[in-house]
Amino acid sequence: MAYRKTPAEIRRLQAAREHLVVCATQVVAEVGWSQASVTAVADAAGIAAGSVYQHFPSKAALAVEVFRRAAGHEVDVLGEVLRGPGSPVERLSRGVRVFARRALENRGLAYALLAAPAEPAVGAERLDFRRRYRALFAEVVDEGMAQGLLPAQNAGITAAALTGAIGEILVDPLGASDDHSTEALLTDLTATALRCAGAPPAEPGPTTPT
Amino acid sequence: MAYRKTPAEIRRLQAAREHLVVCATQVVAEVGWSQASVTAVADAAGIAAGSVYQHFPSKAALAVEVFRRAAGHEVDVLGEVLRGPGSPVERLSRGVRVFARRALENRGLAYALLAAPAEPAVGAERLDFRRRYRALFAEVVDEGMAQGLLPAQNAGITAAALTGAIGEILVDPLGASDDHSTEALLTDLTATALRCAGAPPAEPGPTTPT
DNA sequence: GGAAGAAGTGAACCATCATTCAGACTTTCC
DNA sequence: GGAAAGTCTGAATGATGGTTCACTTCTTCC
Repeated sequence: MAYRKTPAEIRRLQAAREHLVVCATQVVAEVGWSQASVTAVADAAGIAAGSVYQHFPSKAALAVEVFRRAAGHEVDVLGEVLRGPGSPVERLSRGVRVFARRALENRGLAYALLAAPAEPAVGAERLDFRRRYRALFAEVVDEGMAQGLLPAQNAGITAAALTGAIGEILVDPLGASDDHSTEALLTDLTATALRCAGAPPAEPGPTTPT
Repeated sequence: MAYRKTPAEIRRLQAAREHLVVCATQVVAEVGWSQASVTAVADAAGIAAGSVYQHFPSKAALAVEVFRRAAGHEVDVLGEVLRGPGSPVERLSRGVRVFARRALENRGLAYALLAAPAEPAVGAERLDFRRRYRALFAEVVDEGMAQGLLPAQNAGITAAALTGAIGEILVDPLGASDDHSTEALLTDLTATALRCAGAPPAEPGPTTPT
C-alpha cells in the first residue's frame, strides 16, 4: 500500500539527519577528518554505522556536507563584517580580527576547515572555501584602493596573504593560550594585516617581541 | 663465516638506497603522499615492494627521509639568501622571491612539502619545517627593526604571514602558468611581502632576479 | 489488529595497502 | 667449487575501515 510519511515522521528524519551532521562536525573538530570514521561518527550520534547510509550515500558525502555547513557559516560571518559599515580599512581590520578570533576560539574546527588532512572530496571543497575567503578580502582591498585609502597593489595576492597568515598562525599558535596573549596575538595579527594591505600605520598597539 | 661487505657492495647498497629516495621524491612530487604507495614507489625505483624494507624499517621512515631531504635543501637555500649580503630589506625581498620561485618551479614538490595531505609522521616534520622557515624570516625582520629599516612589529607573525602567503598562492596559483605571469606574480608577491613587513614602498630599485 | 512498507541494526563483506617471509638468487671467503 | 651469509622477490598475511544486507523494529493505513 501507498504509505505517505506523516509530517511528524518527516520532521523526525530531518532532525536525525541534522543531529548526525552536528555530531559529525563535533567529532571532526575534535579528532580531525582522518580519525572521524563512520563508526566513530555514528557512535557520537547514537546510531548504528549502517544508519548513516540512510542519510548519505557515502562517507565522503557526509564529510562534504559537514564541511560546507561549517565553512559556509564562516564565510557568511566574515562577509557580513567586510561588507558592513565603516571605511574599507576599518572593515578589513575588523574582518581579520573576527576571522582570527573565531578560528582561535574553535581551533579544532578551524584547523579542520583550513588545513587538516582530508579526503579528496573535502580537499576540493576547501579550495573553493579559501577562494571565497580571498574573494571577500580582495573586494575590500579593491574598495580601499578605489577610495585612495590603500596603495596600488594586487588585491588577490594581498587577500591570499591574509588568509595564509591567519591559517599559518592557527596551525602553530606561537604558544598563545590564555586570554591575554590571544588578545595580543589578535592585535599584532591585525597590525600585520593592515601593513600587508598598505594601510597607514595606526596607533602603536602592544607588540609582543619574538 | 664472517663475511665483510666489499667496498663496491657497500657503494652499491648506498646507491640503491639513494636511488630509492630520489625516485620516491619524484613520485611524491607527482602524485602526492596519499597516492605514493610502497608498491608505486618500489616500481618507480625498479625494485620489489619488499626490498624497500631492506633500506627503511617502514614506509613512514622512508617518507620522513624524503621530506627531510627536500625540505632541508629548501631551508638551506633560503637561509643562504636571507643571511647573505645586502640590507635586511633587500635580503627579505630576495628571500621571498627565491622561496616563491622555487616553489612555483617545482610546484608538485612544494605542495607536498607545504600542504599536501600526509601521514602523521610527515605532518610532524612539516611543522618543524615551517617553524624553521618562519625563524629565518623572523631573523631578518628583527634585523631590519634593529637597524631602523622596519617599523616595530611582531616579527614572528610577519614571518608566519610570509610563509602562509606563499603557501596560499601555491595551492591556488591564481591562474599563473606562462613565464610572464609567473614573473608578474613574483613581483606582486614580493611587493606584498615588503608591505607586510612594513618596508617603505618606494625604496628598492629593481630587485636582483634570482 | 494486522499487513505492507520504511527505517534501524550490526555483523559480515570487501578493497586497500603496509608488512612479512619462504624461497630464489648473489656475493664473500676458504 | 662450494658453503655461509646477504640480498631480492612477490605472493601471502593482517589490519583498517567503508559499505552492504538479512533481519528486526517501528509507522502507516485499512
